[in-house]
Amino acid sequence: MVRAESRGVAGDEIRRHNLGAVLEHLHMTGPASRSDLVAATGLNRSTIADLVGQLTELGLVVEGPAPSASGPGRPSLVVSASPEGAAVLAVEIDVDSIAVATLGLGGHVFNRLRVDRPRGRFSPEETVQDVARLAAPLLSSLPDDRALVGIGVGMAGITRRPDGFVRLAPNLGWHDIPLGNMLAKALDVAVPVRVANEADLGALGEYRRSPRPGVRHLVYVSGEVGIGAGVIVDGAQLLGADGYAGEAGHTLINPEGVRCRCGATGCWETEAGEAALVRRIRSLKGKTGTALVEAVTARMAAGDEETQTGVADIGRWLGLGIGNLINIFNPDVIVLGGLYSDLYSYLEAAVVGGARSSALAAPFESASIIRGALGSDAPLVGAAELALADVFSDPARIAAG
Amino acid sequence: MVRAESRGVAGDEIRRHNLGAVLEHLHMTGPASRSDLVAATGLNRSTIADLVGQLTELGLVVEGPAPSASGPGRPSLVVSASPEGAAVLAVEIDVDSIAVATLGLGGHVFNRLRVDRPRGRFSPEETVQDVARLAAPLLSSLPDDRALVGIGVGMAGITRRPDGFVRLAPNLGWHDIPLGNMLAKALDVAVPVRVANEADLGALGEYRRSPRPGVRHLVYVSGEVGIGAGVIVDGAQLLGADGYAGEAGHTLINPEGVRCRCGATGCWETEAGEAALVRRIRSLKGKTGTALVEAVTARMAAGDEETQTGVADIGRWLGLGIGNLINIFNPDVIVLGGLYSDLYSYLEAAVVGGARSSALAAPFESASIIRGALGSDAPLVGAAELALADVFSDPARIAAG
DNA sequence: ATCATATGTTGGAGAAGGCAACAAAACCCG
DNA sequence: CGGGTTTTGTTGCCTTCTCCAACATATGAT
Repeated sequence: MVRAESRGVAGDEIRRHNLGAVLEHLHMTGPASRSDLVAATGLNRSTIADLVGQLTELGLVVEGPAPSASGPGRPSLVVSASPEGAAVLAVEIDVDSIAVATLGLGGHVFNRLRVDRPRGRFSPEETVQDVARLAAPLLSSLPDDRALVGIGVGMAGITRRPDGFVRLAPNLGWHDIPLGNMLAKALDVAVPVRVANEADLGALGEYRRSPRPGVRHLVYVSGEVGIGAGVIVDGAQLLGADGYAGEAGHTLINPEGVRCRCGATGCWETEAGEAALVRRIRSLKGKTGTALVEAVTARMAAGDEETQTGVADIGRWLGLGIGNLINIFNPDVIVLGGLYSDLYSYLEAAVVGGARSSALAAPFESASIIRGALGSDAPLVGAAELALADVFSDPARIAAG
Repeated sequence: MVRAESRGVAGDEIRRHNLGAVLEHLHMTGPASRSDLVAATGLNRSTIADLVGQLTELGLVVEGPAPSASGPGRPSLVVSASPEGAAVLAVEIDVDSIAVATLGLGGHVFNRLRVDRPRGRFSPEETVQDVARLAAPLLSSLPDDRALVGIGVGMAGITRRPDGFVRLAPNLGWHDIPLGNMLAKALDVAVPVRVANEADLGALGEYRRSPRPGVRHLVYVSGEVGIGAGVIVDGAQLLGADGYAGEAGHTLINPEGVRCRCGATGCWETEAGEAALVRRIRSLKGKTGTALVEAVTARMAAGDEETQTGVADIGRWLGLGIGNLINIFNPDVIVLGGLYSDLYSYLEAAVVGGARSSALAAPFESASIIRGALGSDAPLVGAAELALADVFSDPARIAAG
């Protein structure tokens, strides 16, 4: 309600919108018959026929006969998003790994590659070269060169979306890097390069590519080096005035806590982040990332007591912070990703308990706390969605361009 | 970006939207020439003429000659929202007062009435009767009976918007009250009654009826009995899955803190709310609301030391929590209302200091922390906006109905 | 095989905004 | 004081998009 857009809308925008709505529906919920589309959009049969016709001409969808007839009446043609119609390159630049993937409409994954890197300081130039080397074979093996419509990049840091500028990536030691431009140059492509925060993309991925009917409000909480949060409010990403929204990892939760690398004291991530886990379980000292997860899993399986109490402790703090997010956002679902996804089975009880104790009853009951369905791929999938967004906002322009 | 609406849009919706956009623009930013409207909406001159013509016929706007010519060229007619075209009744049910007002398009206040009530337990029935008694003369003195298009009600509590149902109003001892229906019956009117949370309406009022160009993200923090927050994200209210969003007063900020009436320990409002102030300054014991504000003001003026440190302490906690909200929402502006508005001059330094210490530098710099421009009227103004929203979503239907 | 049912197809109608040409109302300047 | 310039209101026509109704088509049921 209460729109503050005073922008007017003309006739051609409505066509763009409807074209995009049909394509997006197919992309998000999978193949659908024309009748389904009529029901989902509320548009007329003739209009759907026209829209689907145009999308077919653009090569973005394909029509086929219904797989199996179900009831009386003429069977409706089934429309599917065509992965070859629009493909994107998704890139994830992480503290200890780099991943690239090519994906098409409908979520089809053409190819994927992830390489680990030691957790160190890589320069932006090195990193861009690495990405280019990894991505080159994936791009050249795309079914059709014309198909590439955009590049999405996720990274742990503060980014400016419009021009793909990295303001600050503390774990890589980067600041003020024109990453978008650098990547476009290194990859030698003319498509737009979108750069966004990793947790935001994790939220986007989990929201748009996991079938959770009725969910419109989602909070994604990811444990990496720190804690990142991405928020979907009524189906749209929460970005804030400058795209810095979602820095829940640096909210104060314990004034008696330890000093955070951000300079403050008692931030959520100092109590529930990776460092807190290592701090509490002395035998984990020095371990990070995958090695940390493996070590914890092994010690939990062995019934190590210090690990059990440490994990429960982290879980409780994590849950307390999640309760805060539940009070603030009243989401349908809280999705745990990254470290918390890997250790979910050990954390679950403590997290739910912590959330229950800090959240109010009403919003707590509306929110389910779950492990991410995409696992560690969520940010990569989200990066693809980010790049595909242009297609849905104007299918005709992209496919023609 | 990334819309998840798969709804189609037909031709008549675009007219509704444009009609509403023009009217809303006039309502929010005041009278504008036709040329201004062309620039603001991006629509064609002929279209604006047509739209303004229809709005004039509906009685929602009036056209007049330009007040004074400014440059060369034919002067453009000035269009203004007509307060008599659509009026609403705004109601605020507070812990220690009840307010009613009639307002028209453009924000014009026809009449206003506020009566204090002792802070006690009033039954819903009594309260509805009181509201009806207060509102009756205001309604009957409206310029035209047809003009009343809706009723907006704000109250401290958890409400369900669609049907004006009050789930829980702890400070009044209410739960599960069909307030919307009761008011409609008592007032004997056929217009819709919208009920919403007071802090949400404060945010709405401050956002929509204060000229702050460029602001699209606003957080309203109001100190009443507890702390309520209302959030505007990209121009729209943050409601969450069930309308419970914004319960920032019950986020955990100090695990070593005192027990909150919500059952948890260390909630923000236990550290920075009215009760915390009284707890810290013993001489204030028993005082609440206006009396409390007056007492604090008097003691501050007298240079009372306990009061000074107490107020600074509250201000710091308030600021720490505001820093959290800045990290989470990256808003353009944080607006303080209620108690915090009244005591703003004493709180400001501590609040800004606290916020700076808990917020990250980047979002902190984007956010200005200010006192509400509407003072204690913000929720009432917001209630009017809530009731008026129907007009903007379909001007023709309302004015015709 | 025929009927009922649901869907695709086609042509025309209606609504909305854009466009271009013209008329009108101001200012500017000699 | 009058013509030129500039900006805006007005009017009629055009394009685009969706909707509607009638008809054709493809399946299941009897």
